[in-house]
Amino acid sequence: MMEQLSERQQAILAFIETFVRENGYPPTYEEIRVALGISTKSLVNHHLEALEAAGCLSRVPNTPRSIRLSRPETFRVPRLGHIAAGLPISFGDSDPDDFIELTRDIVAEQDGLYALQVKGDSMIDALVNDGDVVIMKHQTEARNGEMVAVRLRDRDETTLKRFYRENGHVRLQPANPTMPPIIVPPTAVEVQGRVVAVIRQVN
Amino acid sequence: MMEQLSERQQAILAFIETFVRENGYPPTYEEIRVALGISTKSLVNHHLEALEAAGCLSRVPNTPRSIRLSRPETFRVPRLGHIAAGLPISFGDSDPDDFIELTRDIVAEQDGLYALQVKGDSMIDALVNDGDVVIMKHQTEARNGEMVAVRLRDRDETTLKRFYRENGHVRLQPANPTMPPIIVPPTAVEVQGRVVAVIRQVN
DNA sequence: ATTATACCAGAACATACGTTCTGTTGTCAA
DNA sequence: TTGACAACAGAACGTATGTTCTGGTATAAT
Repeated sequence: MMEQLSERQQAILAFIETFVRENGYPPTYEEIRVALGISTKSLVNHHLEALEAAGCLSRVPNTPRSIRLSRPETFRVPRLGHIAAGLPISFGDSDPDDFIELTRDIVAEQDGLYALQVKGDSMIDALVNDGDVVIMKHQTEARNGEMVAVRLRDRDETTLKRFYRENGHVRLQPANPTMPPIIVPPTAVEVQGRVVAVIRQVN
Repeated sequence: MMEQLSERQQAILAFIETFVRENGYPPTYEEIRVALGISTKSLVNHHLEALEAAGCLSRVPNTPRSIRLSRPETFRVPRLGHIAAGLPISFGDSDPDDFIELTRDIVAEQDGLYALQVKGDSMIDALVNDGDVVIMKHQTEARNGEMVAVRLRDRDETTLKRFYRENGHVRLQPANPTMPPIIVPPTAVEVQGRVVAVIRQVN
């Protein structure tokens, strides 16, 4: 079932990927055959069976050009709300139909992601400005060095910082290397999620 | 030729768009027919003809599922080099096969774009950090308020700033509102391109 | 009334394309 | 050798699907 892909099969996979990108629709078996110099369609079908069994693609029986790559070129993450200074992350005003479409060139993983709109200038020390979109992955724990959204309990304030747990306290390091870190006890911080990417549309 | 689209035709266009996104391949005429409650395929063909004439999509004759929307979901911009402090933009080390794939959710326009990798911390006042990717549009003139890459001739240095031409001089305003502007004579600056978006991949 | 145009309906046709069947070749292990 | 197995070759088949043809209906302009 989960066998290694042969060279031919990887070549087929690569061809399908570029074909879809260039044409907007998947190739036929014949087109795959010609492109790879395979002698006959039945052999193409044979390889596609293997690729389908390996979970690399899916097909619809008796349906022309129905090859679908399992790893899609783009995916959508929901805009769940906004993040601003002095406030916890707000999920209230989220429109369930409001998505932002991304490619793997922007973020590698694609599960458990959501987007937040930044309001105000309060994230300047994270090099994040008013209007920027932050792509987040939900998690409540942070590993050292991760860029996370943390809530500081005593100030009731949410910020984006790099997280370091070191001998008894937590150091929150601004992304801007010219700014000093914040040192707090572990009980004072609450991790809300990890920052995966920041997108700024100018003008 | 360039007529207004009827409601039916807009609905067909919208259906094709979501169908492609959900299935990875375009619909057949029959699938369009069923989805929109149209009585017959020939009518679908009729509408597709109109949409094709209007430039909204293209088809390949006698080819199943070959509808292609003219406005693609994703497009690629070349990585042309990098940008660093104290240096003009370097295009030298560009690999012609190195692209970054974007969606319209990231940048609206898609012509004349290129991407630059930022090296070093010198763009901090533009809220741009080491490793960030800047999406640029090539232009040598700037309108007021635009975020541009400018070369300061006397310092032989390239930076990202908002551009304002005001009574005899040029004001270059950092994106970071806590930083002061630079005031220089118009002859001292050379516009290299406009910043369209900034993308930061964290970790 | 006539013409034009957009939209609708149904059916027949030609073919692009996935599927399946039979057989060949090469390699590697027992 | 034998057997198993993966990759290859060619052809025939069924059908999904784009195409085309003939005709009908509504509205608006002439």
